[in-house]
Amino acid sequence: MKIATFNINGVKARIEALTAWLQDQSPDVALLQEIKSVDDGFPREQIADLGYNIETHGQKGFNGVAILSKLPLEDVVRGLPGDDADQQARWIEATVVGEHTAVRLCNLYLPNGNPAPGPKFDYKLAWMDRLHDRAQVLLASEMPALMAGDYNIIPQAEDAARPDAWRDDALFRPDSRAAFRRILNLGFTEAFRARTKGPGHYSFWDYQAGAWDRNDGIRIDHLLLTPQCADLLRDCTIERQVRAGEKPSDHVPVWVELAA
DNA sequence: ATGGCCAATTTGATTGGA
Repeated sequence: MKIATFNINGVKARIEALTAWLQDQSPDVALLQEIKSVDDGFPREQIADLGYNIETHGQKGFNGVAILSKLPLEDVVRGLPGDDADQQARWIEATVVGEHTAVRLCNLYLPNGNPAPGPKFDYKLAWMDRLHDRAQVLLASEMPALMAGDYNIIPQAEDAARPDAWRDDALFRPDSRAAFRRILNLGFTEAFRARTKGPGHYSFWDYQAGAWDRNDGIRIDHLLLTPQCADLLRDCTIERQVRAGEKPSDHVPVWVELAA
Protein backbone atom coordinates (compact mmCIF):
# COMPACT_ATOMS: atom_id res chain seq x y z
CA MET A 1 0.00 0.00 0.00
CA LYS A 2 1.47 3.33 -1.10
CA ILE A 3 0.58 6.26 1.16
CA ALA A 4 1.69 9.84 0.56
CA THR A 5 1.45 12.97 2.70
CA PHE A 6 1.38 16.18 0.70
CA ASN A 7 0.82 19.78 1.81
CA ILE A 8 -0.94 20.94 -1.33
CA ASN A 9 -1.10 24.68 -0.44
CA GLY A 10 -4.57 25.30 -1.86
CA VAL A 11 -6.39 22.43 -3.55
CA LYS A 12 -8.22 24.65 -6.02
CA ALA A 13 -5.06 26.48 -7.09
CA ARG A 14 -3.32 23.10 -7.38
CA ILE A 15 -6.02 20.98 -9.00
CA GLU A 16 -4.19 20.48 -12.29
CA ALA A 17 -0.90 19.60 -10.64
CA LEU A 18 -2.72 17.36 -8.16
CA THR A 19 -4.68 15.36 -10.71
CA ALA A 20 -1.58 14.96 -12.89
CA TRP A 21 0.33 13.68 -9.86
CA LEU A 22 -2.46 11.28 -8.88
CA GLN A 23 -2.53 9.86 -12.40
CA ASP A 24 1.24 9.63 -12.60
CA GLN A 25 1.98 8.14 -9.17
CA SER A 26 -1.33 6.47 -8.38
CA PRO A 27 -1.09 6.52 -4.58
CA ASP A 28 -3.45 4.21 -2.75
CA VAL A 29 -3.88 6.96 -0.17
CA ALA A 30 -3.03 10.66 -0.28
CA LEU A 31 -3.16 12.71 2.91
CA LEU A 32 -3.52 16.36 1.95
CA GLN A 33 -2.95 19.41 4.12
CA GLU A 34 -3.72 23.10 3.59
CA ILE A 35 -6.56 22.47 1.19
CA LYS A 36 -7.69 26.06 1.94
CA SER A 37 -11.25 25.16 1.04
CA VAL A 38 -14.56 24.52 2.71
CA ASP A 39 -15.94 20.99 2.24
CA ASP A 40 -18.46 22.17 -0.38
CA GLY A 41 -15.74 23.93 -2.39
CA PHE A 42 -13.48 20.88 -2.62
CA PRO A 43 -12.96 19.79 -6.28
CA ARG A 44 -14.50 16.43 -5.57
CA GLU A 45 -15.53 15.39 -9.05
CA GLN A 46 -12.16 15.66 -10.77
CA ILE A 47 -10.53 13.57 -8.05
CA ALA A 48 -13.36 11.04 -7.76
CA ASP A 49 -13.10 10.54 -11.53
CA LEU A 50 -9.61 9.13 -10.91
CA GLY A 51 -11.05 6.48 -8.62
CA TYR A 52 -10.65 8.10 -5.23
CA ASN A 53 -12.91 8.15 -2.22
CA ILE A 54 -12.69 11.55 -0.57
CA GLU A 55 -13.09 12.68 3.04
CA THR A 56 -12.49 16.32 3.87
CA HIS A 57 -12.29 18.52 6.94
CA GLY A 58 -12.17 22.02 5.52
CA GLN A 59 -12.61 25.59 6.64
CA LYS A 60 -12.86 28.94 4.95
CA GLY A 61 -9.68 30.50 3.64
CA PHE A 62 -6.90 28.50 5.20
CA ASN A 63 -5.93 25.22 6.90
CA GLY A 64 -8.06 22.19 6.01
CA VAL A 65 -7.13 18.52 5.52
CA ALA A 66 -8.39 15.72 3.29
CA ILE A 67 -7.90 12.01 2.73
CA LEU A 68 -8.05 10.53 -0.77
CA SER A 69 -8.17 6.74 -0.98
CA LYS A 70 -8.69 4.15 -3.66
CA LEU A 71 -9.93 1.80 -0.97
CA PRO A 72 -12.99 2.56 1.17
CA LEU A 73 -12.48 4.79 4.22
CA GLU A 74 -14.18 3.83 7.45
CA ASP A 75 -14.74 5.39 10.87
CA VAL A 76 -13.87 8.94 9.83
CA VAL A 77 -13.17 11.36 12.68
CA ARG A 78 -12.74 15.09 12.14
CA GLY A 79 -10.88 17.36 14.53
CA LEU A 80 -8.16 16.62 17.08
CA PRO A 81 -9.72 15.81 20.47
CA GLY A 82 -8.96 17.82 23.56
CA ASP A 83 -10.31 21.32 22.93
CA ASP A 84 -13.93 21.80 21.91
CA ALA A 85 -13.30 25.53 21.38
CA ASP A 86 -10.65 24.91 18.69
CA GLN A 87 -12.20 25.90 15.35
CA GLN A 88 -9.17 25.22 13.15
CA ALA A 89 -9.43 22.30 10.70
CA ARG A 90 -6.11 20.53 11.17
CA TRP A 91 -6.92 16.87 11.78
CA ILE A 92 -8.81 14.04 10.10
CA GLU A 93 -8.46 10.31 10.62
CA ALA A 94 -9.93 7.20 9.04
CA THR A 95 -9.34 3.49 8.67
CA VAL A 96 -8.37 1.89 5.38
CA VAL A 97 -8.60 -1.87 4.97
CA GLY A 98 -5.69 -3.30 3.01
CA GLU A 99 -5.26 -6.71 1.51
CA HIS A 100 -3.54 -8.02 4.63
CA THR A 101 -4.48 -5.63 7.41
CA ALA A 102 -6.38 -2.47 8.35
CA VAL A 103 -4.42 0.74 8.97
CA ARG A 104 -5.56 3.76 10.95
CA LEU A 105 -4.59 6.93 9.09
CA CYS A 106 -4.25 10.21 10.98
CA ASN A 107 -3.70 13.25 8.79
CA LEU A 108 -2.48 16.40 10.52
CA TYR A 109 -1.55 19.98 9.79
CA LEU A 110 0.31 21.14 12.87
CA PRO A 111 0.21 24.88 13.62
CA ASN A 112 3.13 26.96 12.35
CA GLY A 113 3.44 28.84 15.65
CA ASN A 114 5.20 31.98 14.48
CA PRO A 115 5.88 34.48 15.84
CA ALA A 116 7.45 32.86 18.86
CA PRO A 117 6.97 33.58 21.64
CA GLY A 118 3.33 34.67 21.50
CA PRO A 119 -0.23 33.36 21.38
CA LYS A 120 0.30 31.50 18.11
CA PHE A 121 3.26 29.70 19.59
CA ASP A 122 1.25 28.87 22.72
CA TYR A 123 -1.43 27.39 20.46
CA LYS A 124 1.18 25.27 18.68
CA LEU A 125 2.51 23.80 21.93
CA ALA A 126 -1.01 23.24 23.29
CA TRP A 127 -1.93 21.49 20.04
CA MET A 128 1.12 19.26 20.40
CA ASP A 129 0.02 18.36 23.93
CA ARG A 130 -3.30 17.22 22.49
CA LEU A 131 -1.46 15.31 19.76
CA HIS A 132 0.59 13.58 22.46
CA ASP A 133 -2.62 12.47 24.19
CA ARG A 134 -4.17 11.21 20.97
CA ALA A 135 -0.91 9.39 20.16
CA GLN A 136 -1.03 7.55 23.47
CA VAL A 137 -4.55 6.30 22.76
CA LEU A 138 -3.50 5.24 19.28
CA LEU A 139 -0.56 3.25 20.64
CA ALA A 140 -2.76 1.59 23.24
CA SER A 141 -5.07 0.35 20.49
CA GLU A 142 -2.17 -1.77 19.20
CA MET A 143 -3.42 -1.51 15.65
CA PRO A 144 -1.16 -0.49 12.77
CA ALA A 145 -1.50 3.29 12.63
CA LEU A 146 0.33 6.32 11.39
CA MET A 147 0.20 10.05 12.10
CA ALA A 148 1.38 11.89 9.01
CA GLY A 149 1.37 15.39 7.68
CA ASP A 150 2.92 18.81 7.86
CA TYR A 151 4.35 18.86 11.39
CA ASN A 152 5.93 22.31 11.00
CA ILE A 153 8.88 20.90 12.95
CA ILE A 154 12.51 20.71 11.81
CA PRO A 155 13.60 17.75 13.97
CA GLN A 156 17.38 18.21 13.77
CA ALA A 157 19.94 20.67 12.39
CA GLU A 158 20.65 18.24 9.54
CA ASP A 159 17.03 18.73 8.41
CA ALA A 160 17.69 22.34 7.34
CA ALA A 161 20.09 23.68 4.73
CA ARG A 162 20.80 26.68 6.96
CA PRO A 163 19.90 25.70 10.54
CA ASP A 164 21.34 28.92 11.98
CA ALA A 165 18.68 30.90 10.07
CA TRP A 166 15.95 28.97 11.95
CA ARG A 167 17.39 29.17 15.46
CA ASP A 168 14.60 31.32 16.94
CA ASP A 169 11.84 30.15 14.62
CA ALA A 170 8.79 28.25 15.90
CA LEU A 171 9.73 25.36 13.57
CA PHE A 172 13.14 24.82 15.15
CA ARG A 173 13.09 26.27 18.67
CA PRO A 174 14.26 23.82 21.33
CA ASP A 175 10.80 23.70 22.96
CA SER A 176 9.16 22.85 19.59
CA ARG A 177 11.66 20.08 18.91
CA ALA A 178 11.32 18.75 22.45
CA ALA A 179 7.54 18.54 22.05
CA PHE A 180 8.06 16.56 18.84
CA ARG A 181 10.56 14.21 20.49
CA ARG A 182 8.19 13.68 23.42
CA ILE A 183 5.64 12.30 20.97
CA LEU A 184 8.18 10.31 18.95
CA ASN A 185 9.60 8.81 22.16
CA LEU A 186 6.26 7.28 23.06
CA GLY A 187 7.34 4.58 20.64
CA PHE A 188 6.82 5.87 17.11
CA THR A 189 9.11 5.29 14.17
CA GLU A 190 9.82 8.34 12.03
CA ALA A 191 9.57 6.60 8.68
CA PHE A 192 12.03 8.67 6.67
CA ARG A 193 14.80 8.48 9.27
CA ALA A 194 14.24 4.75 9.64
CA ARG A 195 15.39 4.41 6.04
CA THR A 196 17.72 7.33 5.28
CA LYS A 197 20.47 9.02 7.33
CA GLY A 198 22.36 12.23 6.84
CA PRO A 199 21.76 15.84 5.76
CA GLY A 200 20.36 17.31 2.57
CA HIS A 201 16.85 15.82 2.56
CA TYR A 202 14.07 18.42 2.50
CA SER A 203 10.31 18.52 1.94
CA PHE A 204 9.74 22.30 1.79
CA TRP A 205 11.38 25.13 -0.10
CA ASP A 206 10.10 28.69 0.31
CA TYR A 207 8.73 30.47 -2.76
CA GLN A 208 10.93 33.43 -1.89
CA ALA A 209 14.56 34.25 -2.42
CA GLY A 210 15.23 31.49 -4.91
CA ALA A 211 15.10 28.89 -2.15
CA TRP A 212 14.44 25.98 -4.52
CA ASP A 213 17.19 26.98 -6.95
CA ARG A 214 19.65 27.23 -4.08
CA ASN A 215 18.30 24.04 -2.42
CA ASP A 216 17.63 26.10 0.70
CA GLY A 217 15.09 23.69 2.13
CA ILE A 218 13.80 22.18 5.37
CA ARG A 219 12.33 18.78 6.25
CA ILE A 220 9.04 19.35 8.07
CA ASP A 221 6.64 16.76 6.59
CA HIS A 222 6.80 13.52 8.54
CA LEU A 223 5.18 10.12 8.94
CA LEU A 224 5.17 8.65 12.44
CA LEU A 225 4.38 4.94 12.61
CA THR A 226 3.18 2.88 15.56
CA PRO A 227 5.24 -0.27 16.21
CA GLN A 228 2.63 -2.42 14.50
CA CYS A 229 2.77 -0.12 11.48
CA ALA A 230 6.57 0.13 11.49
CA ASP A 231 6.66 -3.66 11.12
CA LEU A 232 4.95 -3.14 7.76
CA LEU A 233 7.35 -0.44 6.50
CA ARG A 234 8.97 -1.28 3.19
CA ASP A 235 10.18 2.11 2.04
CA CYS A 236 9.97 5.86 2.65
CA THR A 237 10.95 8.46 0.07
CA ILE A 238 10.66 12.19 -0.54
CA GLU A 239 9.39 12.99 -4.03
CA ARG A 240 11.69 15.95 -4.50
CA GLN A 241 11.19 16.55 -8.23
CA VAL A 242 7.56 17.61 -7.71
CA ARG A 243 8.89 20.99 -6.51
CA ALA A 244 10.26 21.61 -10.03
CA GLY A 245 6.86 21.10 -11.66
CA GLU A 246 4.42 23.60 -13.09
CA LYS A 247 2.84 25.90 -10.44
CA PRO A 248 4.08 23.72 -7.58
CA SER A 249 3.16 23.68 -3.92
CA ASP A 250 6.01 24.81 -1.69
CA HIS A 251 5.96 21.30 -0.16
CA VAL A 252 6.53 17.96 -1.91
CA PRO A 253 4.98 14.53 -1.22
CA VAL A 254 6.58 12.14 1.24
CA TRP A 255 5.79 8.47 0.69
CA VAL A 256 5.65 5.26 2.63
CA GLU A 257 5.09 1.86 1.18
CA LEU A 258 3.52 -0.53 3.66
CA ALA A 259 3.03 -4.28 3.45
CA ALA A 260 -0.60 -3.76 4.39
C1' DA B 1 16.15 33.61 6.84
C1' DT B 2 15.06 36.03 2.48
C1' DG B 3 17.18 38.42 -4.35
C1' DG B 4 12.05 39.75 -6.05
C1' DC B 5 6.43 34.62 -3.14
C1' DC B 6 1.82 32.60 -3.03
C1' DA B 7 -3.29 31.62 -2.02
C1' DA B 8 -7.56 33.17 -0.37
C1' DT B 9 -10.60 36.75 1.29
C1' DT B 10 -11.10 40.81 4.15
C1' DT B 11 -9.79 42.23 -2.95
C1' DG B 12 -6.72 48.16 -6.07
C1' DA B 13 -5.13 45.56 0.60
C1' DT B 14 -4.70 42.21 4.26
C1' DT B 15 -3.86 37.82 6.54
C1' DG B 16 -1.45 33.61 7.02
C1' DG B 17 2.01 30.80 5.64
C1' DA B 18 7.28 28.85 6.76
